[in-house]
Amino acid sequence: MLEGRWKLVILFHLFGGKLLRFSDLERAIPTISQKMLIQQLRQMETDGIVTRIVHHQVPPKVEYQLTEWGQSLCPVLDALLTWAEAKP
Amino acid sequence: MLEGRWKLVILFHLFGGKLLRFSDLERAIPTISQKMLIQQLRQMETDGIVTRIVHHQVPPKVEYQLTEWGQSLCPVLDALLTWAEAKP
DNA sequence: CCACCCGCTTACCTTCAGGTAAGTACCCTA
DNA sequence: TAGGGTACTTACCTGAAGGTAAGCGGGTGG
Repeated sequence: MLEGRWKLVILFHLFGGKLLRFSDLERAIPTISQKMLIQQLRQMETDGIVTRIVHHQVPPKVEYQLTEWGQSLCPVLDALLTWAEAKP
Repeated sequence: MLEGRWKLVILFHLFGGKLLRFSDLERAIPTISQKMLIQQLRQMETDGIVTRIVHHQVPPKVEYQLTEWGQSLCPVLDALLTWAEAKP
């Protein structure tokens, strides 16, 4: 569920309860393609990690946010980072 | 460092300070190919996660073991599992 | 003298994640 | 009427991850 080049990168941008638009994420991760960005976001949505909030406007506005469960990943990944930094 | 189909599977078999031979791992993970098994073990060795212990005998005997740092991954991955099981 | 054991190594092939580029729908503004 | 902003969607292509199968080295049991 967390595999692939992009999932963790996206997650890190959403941690802290941030509410980001599609274009915000595009700008925050300039090296990702639009295709990969939605693909990963959609997968994480069906996995219950993020929430999609659609505002019916023109031009369109869609925001993404971590679910509570998604947020609870934060300390775990933090522990992983700590582990990685402890490399002898 | 932990990506790919096999790294985590191998790790879980080595947790608990277990000392396993190449053939032990092969039997423990019947769906892995020999090629992938050494490839991943070697990578984890250069990453400092596992230790290779070669006994100069015939037939050859090589054992694998987690380094201390590798062992310290155990509680972290445990936390990940706990998170995954908490899926609503 | 042959076959076998174990831990690889090599060559070759298939599959799929991910990249690129272009297009769509919708309304708004100039 | 033309162009732009936003969030996608689609078609096509490439490289790398991983699978399969066969071979090697060298001592040992039959």
